[in-house]
Amino acid sequence: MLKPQHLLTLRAVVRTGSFVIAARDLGYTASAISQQISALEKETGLVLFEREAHGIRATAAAHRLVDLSVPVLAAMDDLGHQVHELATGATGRLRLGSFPTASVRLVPAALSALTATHPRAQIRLEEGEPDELVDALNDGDLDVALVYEYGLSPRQWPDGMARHHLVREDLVLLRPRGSGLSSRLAGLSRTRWITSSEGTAGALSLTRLCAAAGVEAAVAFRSNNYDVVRELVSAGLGVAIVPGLGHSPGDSTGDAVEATRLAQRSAFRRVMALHRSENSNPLLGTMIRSLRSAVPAEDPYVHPAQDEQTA
Amino acid sequence: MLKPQHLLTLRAVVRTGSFVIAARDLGYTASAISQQISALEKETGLVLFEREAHGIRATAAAHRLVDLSVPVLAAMDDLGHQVHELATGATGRLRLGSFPTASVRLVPAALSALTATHPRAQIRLEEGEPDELVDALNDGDLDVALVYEYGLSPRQWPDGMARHHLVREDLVLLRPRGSGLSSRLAGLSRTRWITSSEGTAGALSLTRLCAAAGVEAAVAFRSNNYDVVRELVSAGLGVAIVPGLGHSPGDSTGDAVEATRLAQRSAFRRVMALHRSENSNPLLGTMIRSLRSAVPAEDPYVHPAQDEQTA
DNA sequence: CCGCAGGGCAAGTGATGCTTATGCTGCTCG
DNA sequence: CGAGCAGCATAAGCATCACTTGCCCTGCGG
Repeated sequence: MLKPQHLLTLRAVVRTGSFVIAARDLGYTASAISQQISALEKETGLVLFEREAHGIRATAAAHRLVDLSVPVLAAMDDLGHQVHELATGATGRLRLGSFPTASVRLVPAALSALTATHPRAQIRLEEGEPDELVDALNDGDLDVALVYEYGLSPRQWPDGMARHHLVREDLVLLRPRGSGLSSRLAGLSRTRWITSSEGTAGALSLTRLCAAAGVEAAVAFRSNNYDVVRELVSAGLGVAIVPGLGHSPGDSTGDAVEATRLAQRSAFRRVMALHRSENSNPLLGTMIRSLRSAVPAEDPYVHPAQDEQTA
Repeated sequence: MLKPQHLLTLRAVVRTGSFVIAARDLGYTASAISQQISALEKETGLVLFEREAHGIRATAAAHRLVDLSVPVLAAMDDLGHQVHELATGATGRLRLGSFPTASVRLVPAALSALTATHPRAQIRLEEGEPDELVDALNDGDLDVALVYEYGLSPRQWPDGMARHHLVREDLVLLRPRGSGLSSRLAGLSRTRWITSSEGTAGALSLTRLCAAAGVEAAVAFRSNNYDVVRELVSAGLGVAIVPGLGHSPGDSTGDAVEATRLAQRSAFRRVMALHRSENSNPLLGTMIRSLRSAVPAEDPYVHPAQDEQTA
């Protein structure tokens, strides 16, 4: 197998016309050059230089070989660059899964942060609920997934998954402004509730919260889209409990909705990035950092997580 | 510097999905594969395989790297083939110089022999007299030259030249058939002579031969083209002395010209191939062999040289 | 004629890269 | 459920490689 280094050396020698100069250029000793060229001659079966008393003369075969080497060396060089880009994540692909709220509240800012430093990275976004996303992770269909976990219905994540906590959100009670409804759960026994689909962790949390407060939540409307939920609340159709990212200051419904943080200790939701711990995609770290940087800092109901990581 | 062998190994591992199988395919031990892959991972900074309990799983980066390697490996392979062709002379260039008679009598057959075995070789033919050809050899403008030397005017060839004797030609006296002229030089004192240009070795040889025979050669016509000389003889315009290759049986003038071998010991001409002894063009040997094979075997005045070589 | 520049060659040495041997893990089959 | 085993990692040993140092040879040029 012809060694690329020998081709580089040959090129230098042919260009400079001297072993000594080529050696200086390449940081070798003249003897090393001599031996490399000898090896190359032996390996190719070509006589590359005519040795003369004072110096050498490149053979036609040497010039020919230099020319023939150009594509090889170019390809090698190109490969080197592309590998470096791959290794640093400058190029490369990452498949991100996210649940809807995060897609809206976190992902856009994260992606713009990421593309600022990795403009040629290819990010593919897939939306789904945590269960689906975890399956996709396990199947290797996703590199990283944004998932959540309610304090009141903690989840068990599969083995081999690394977790990166991003946000701890307070759960917030939303009431139509001026409705006169209580801000405490115990006083909301006769109210209509709006929550997410049956069986979701959000709906389950509502049930448990109300049960703990001694009331039963009468669910009138269900939607997994917190924008819809807020609109329903602002239209006076009921009250709701949403996590912090589901109701941020500056929301269009801000004026018509009254928000109150729930005081209960476990009234929170955590958002975390999940990925298989064996996954070594070089963009992983960058993506998680970008997601961290995308967490709103000024939101009273949203608390960026410390740089904790659990495997 | 990324080693091509590692890329080949990577490809084998990715294709087979196993270190063990790849090792068997490549004739290595599984451990060697493991170490090669480790080295490659270290060098590229990429994680190429996820190690699992039973086997490995190729990372996206591994597949990517295999794809990126394709041009490099293809270029290497191509280079290998081209180098082999260069080394065996299958391709490659050779510049041959020749004097006119040899161009006609030797070169065509030699070239057809050579192209039979080296169909893609590029041969360039340059015509000239020995002095010009030797200069061209020295300047590196020719790889090999066909030159001649008369027994009566031996030449001194420059240092550093390798000689390959090809032919020893008898010198032949040509008379018009039925002219009644003597076949011995001593009896040709009043005849008109036809010979080559003044100062050429051929003309000089004639002078010396005649001087030795005690006659003076009256030169009436000069031509360096033996075809022309023979035509002049056959037209009855004089007699001539030509080397064997200048008058072969089957020549169109055969019937009208009477040929007699000169008996003098030094009445011969030698044709030899000359090249700089440092010249390592792989086609050199082939060309000289081809020239040898091109020497007419049945010609009574032409004697193939033994495989002698003098440096 | 001697100094010197350029290259070849030999010996020494550290790095490389293979092998053999052993360890580790988790699957598979009795 | 446990033993065997398949597959890879790692350690140790060893041969080879490849570079350096040091010396030689050659031919030019003062």
